[in-house]
Order: sequence, then C-alpha cells, then structure tokens
Amino acid sequence: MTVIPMTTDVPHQLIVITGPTAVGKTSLTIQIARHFFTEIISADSRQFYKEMRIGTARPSKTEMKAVPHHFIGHLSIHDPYNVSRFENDALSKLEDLFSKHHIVLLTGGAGLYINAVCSGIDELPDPDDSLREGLKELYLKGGIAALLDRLKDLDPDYYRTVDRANPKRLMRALEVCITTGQTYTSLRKNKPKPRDFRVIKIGLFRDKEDLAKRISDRTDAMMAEGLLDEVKSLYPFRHLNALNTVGYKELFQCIDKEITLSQAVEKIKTNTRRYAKRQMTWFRKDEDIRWFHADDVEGISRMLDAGCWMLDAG
RNA sequence: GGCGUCGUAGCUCAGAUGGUAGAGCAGAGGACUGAAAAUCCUUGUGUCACUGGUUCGAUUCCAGUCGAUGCCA
Repeated sequence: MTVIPMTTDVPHQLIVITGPTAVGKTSLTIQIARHFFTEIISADSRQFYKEMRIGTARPSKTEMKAVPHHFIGHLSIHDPYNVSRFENDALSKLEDLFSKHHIVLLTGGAGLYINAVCSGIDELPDPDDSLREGLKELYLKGGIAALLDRLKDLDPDYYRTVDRANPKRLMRALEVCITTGQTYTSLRKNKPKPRDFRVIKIGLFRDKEDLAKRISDRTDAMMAEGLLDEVKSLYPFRHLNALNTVGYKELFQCIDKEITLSQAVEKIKTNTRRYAKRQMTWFRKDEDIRWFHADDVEGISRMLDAGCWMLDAG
C-alpha cells in the first residue's frame, strides 16, 4: 500500500471545475470527487442560501450524500454575505480538508468567487449599512451625476477609469473612500495572494444550442418540482439581495400580476441564457482554465490521472 | 362570395404628402475587487409579401395575386 505522506513537498491540489450554468458541473464534479475520494466546496453564490433550493439547482440529497459538499445551504437569505467572507470561509475549510485529502474540489459558476479563493482579493472594508443607505439616497436624489461629482473629488484616478454609468460601482468606490479615508485606487493592489495549495482550473463548455436546450429543460423541471411554491414562500423577502436572482425575480413579477406564468417561465429561460453568456465572457479571460467539452469525461479523467498537471508551476 | 383592415429586422410594431427605413424585445460582443444568478457598456442592410402599372425614381401611389384578420352574407 502506498501512502503519500502529508509533507510540504507534496503540494495540495485544488481542482476547480467551472463553466456556465446548466453545463453539467454538478454531476461531473461528483464523479471526480468519488474518483479521488475527496470532498467538494461550492462556489455558487446562490446555492449558499438554505431557503433557495429548487431555483438554484442545488445538488440532490442523494448527490450530497454520495460526496460531502460544503457551502451549500449554509446561510440564510437574511445573512449578509460577500466574496471576502467567502474567501475566508473557503480558505479555512480548505485547510481543514487538506488535512484529510491531497486533492479537494471547488465548483461553481461565480468567477469572482472562484478567483477570490484561488488568488485572493484586496483588503477592503466591508460595506457599512448606514453609509450605503446614504449613498443610495445621494444617487436617488442627484442621480449618477451626484455620485460622479463626489468620486471626482475623492478618487480622481478611479473617476477616470470607472464605468461611469454603473451606480453600484460608483457607490462602492465612494463607500471605500469614505470609510478608509484613502482612495479606492490606492487600495486596489490587484496582487495575487500566495496560497499553499496548487490550483488547476477545468472549464466545461457546450455549444450554444445544447446549453439552451439544457437550460430550458432544467427550468421546466424546476417548475415541475415546485419552484413556484418555493418562490411564493419567499415573496415577503423579495427585496433581499439574495432573491435578486434568475428564477426568483421573474416569478415575483408573475405573483405581482405584471406578467403571466408562461411569460415568467420564458423570461427565466432567457435570463438564464444571458447569465450563462456573461459567465462565459468572464471565463474566456482566464487563461488558466483548461477547457473540455462537458461530456468529455474521458478527456478530463485522462488529464487528471496523468497527473502531469501536478508538476505545473503554480 | 361581398366589403374593409393588415402584410416592414428573429418577435412586437413605428415611419416616409414618392428620393431604398427605425424603436423596444430577442440575439451578438464586452466590462467586472465585499450587491456578482448582481450591476453596467457597445451593437440594427432588412428581397419594406409577390407581380405588374404610373414615375427620372416605388417599399411608399394604382391594379392584380397570395396570405392573415374582421364584418356582412
């Protein structure tokens, strides 16, 4: 029997499985996890919430039993949460898991969250509720112009490069400047943080028609499973950020009689397609991702079993 | 069968008293550092149903054909 000793010269490996929504990450990741007798960390910013089960395509009970999953349903929609917290939570969970496994899997479709785990994000202050309220107020009263005015003062460099039409970006930058007394620009180092594990990123793709079909089928399946009831039960909380989510917001509109049920279902499908598209534009930029067709289990296994990726610098 | 209305971008529709056309949605591309399934940006050439006629010129006017639809029979 060969036991690989847990020493520093054998690097821990984080295998990241990513790709657009509905591409088939869940089942493939479970297969790989079983192959390596390891566990899965989810980087899916909506599967975190315990109240959102059907609409987020959470892995089934059987699937979760087959392989331990982490960060699925561990939060309530009422809990404030963000990437930075996820970075911390995931890192400490990884430390724990790496004491038992050489290889751990991370899967999900939120590129920002994955990057936070793999290379970290800058130290910036968490949002402050009352300040955020104030900025929202400023925006409502004075519009984008008011935000821009303020930013021009507080961080002229960022003012030059921001997307000036994006209120959320502007408000966040202002928030950081005001709470720290420093410019947002100066705090954004954009330097990867060292990690004591290696990362390999696997991207799953499918052609457009195939993905669209899967999205459509999955949406129908969610409806058959009772999405509408799930959404109804969350209706009182529809203004929470967690519920500003594809599959939920459209059905809220239906409950509000703004659109019909079949219109809502169609809208869920097109919004999911658009989400998948946005994910792809994010992932395309990431040169570390090795792409495989989502059905190419053979190819992925071959690559992983060859183990040559373990020798990659990283 | 008669009379009327309509036929313009993938969809819903606007428009030009005749000089080959434009919105919304969809689609496509992009951005992205604590709200990220979020938020935001860019992007519109299409036999203007078909066939003739009038005209320097017709998608626009006229006639016919076909299709849709409404009313009357």
